[in-house]
Amino acid sequence: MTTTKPQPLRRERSQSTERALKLWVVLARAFAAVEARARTDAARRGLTLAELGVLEALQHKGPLLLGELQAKLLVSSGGITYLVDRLQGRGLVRRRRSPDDRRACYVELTRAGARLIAAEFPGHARCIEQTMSGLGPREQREAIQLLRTLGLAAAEMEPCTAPEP
Amino acid sequence: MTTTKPQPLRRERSQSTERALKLWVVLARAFAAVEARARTDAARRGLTLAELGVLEALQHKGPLLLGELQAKLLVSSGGITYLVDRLQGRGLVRRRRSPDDRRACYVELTRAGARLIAAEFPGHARCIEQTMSGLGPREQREAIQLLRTLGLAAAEMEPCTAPEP
DNA sequence: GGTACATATCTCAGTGCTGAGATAACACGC
DNA sequence: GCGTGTTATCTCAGCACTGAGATATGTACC
Repeated sequence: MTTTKPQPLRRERSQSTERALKLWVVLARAFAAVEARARTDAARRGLTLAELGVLEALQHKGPLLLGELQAKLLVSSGGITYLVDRLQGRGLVRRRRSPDDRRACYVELTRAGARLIAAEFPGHARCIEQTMSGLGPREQREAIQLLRTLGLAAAEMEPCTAPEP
Repeated sequence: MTTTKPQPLRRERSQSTERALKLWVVLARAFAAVEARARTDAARRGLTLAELGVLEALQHKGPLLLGELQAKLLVSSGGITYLVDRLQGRGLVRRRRSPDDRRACYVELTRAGARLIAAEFPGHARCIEQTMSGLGPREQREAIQLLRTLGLAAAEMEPCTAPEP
């Protein structure tokens, strides 16, 4: 049995609020630390993280609609246009109008893009692996499960209740 | 020199690499989902997340050096100057030159700033609490522990080893 | 005291992105 | 066909920063 002391009455924030705020802080810090290392590694390969994400998605899935890429990378509609424009400008991807829907547009790797991502992604993946090595395999699996649950729940919530009109 | 090693040549990525990449993806997605809700809530209160962070830090800790704020909020030196400039422009904080070190500069809440953060933070904290409610108390404690370990380990690592010439 | 380096903040050009709106194309019922 | 609404992409002004360098001040060692 755990010795539960009588709760102090003058708590400014409830225990559960403190816990949630703490989780938010460590989530943000962990993300920032991992992201910084990943970004540095991507930059050494001449890419931003988002660009690397586009190329990896196309390598892994084949041609994708702009909208599919957008959902996968969590950027805005303007953002995905901008990203693909830049990669296209460097000759790494090309657009191809969909034959079924003339609004839609597939993006696919050029030969140069395929060569680049094949050459660079394995090294980047090793960087990520090293970055995550602070947790053991079992802990990593636990973290994946917890973060997936948290992320899905948060993504499906309504925005926080607005102050009543 | 191209001798085929007795390695399973067709294994594209090791299990541990896959696990690390998966963790990176769910970390990024969880962060994005939580951050989006927090940002929306902060915006409804007329603040960015970084601004809210500055005010909360000053409320919690009292006057802080610009450099201390910078470390706490994980922004660049230019970023903290920009942030404090904007809050100062709105009359929510003020600068006060340190008496001991004429390079250094304390930032403190004005009365208006103190009033604003006291009025807005509790509601924001409730938003965070709701956002995290996809995990139960026990899961939240586990997540905090795992993310703290991961974040500290990643923050202390050297950048990923550059390709040797 | 002087020289060298370290530290705290500021400046500013540049960047990657957002988000609101525009445009064009599709889909459905009439 | 015609309206009404939805969807996919693009445009663009604007924003919240970054990061390299500048400036000013502090510290250490001769």
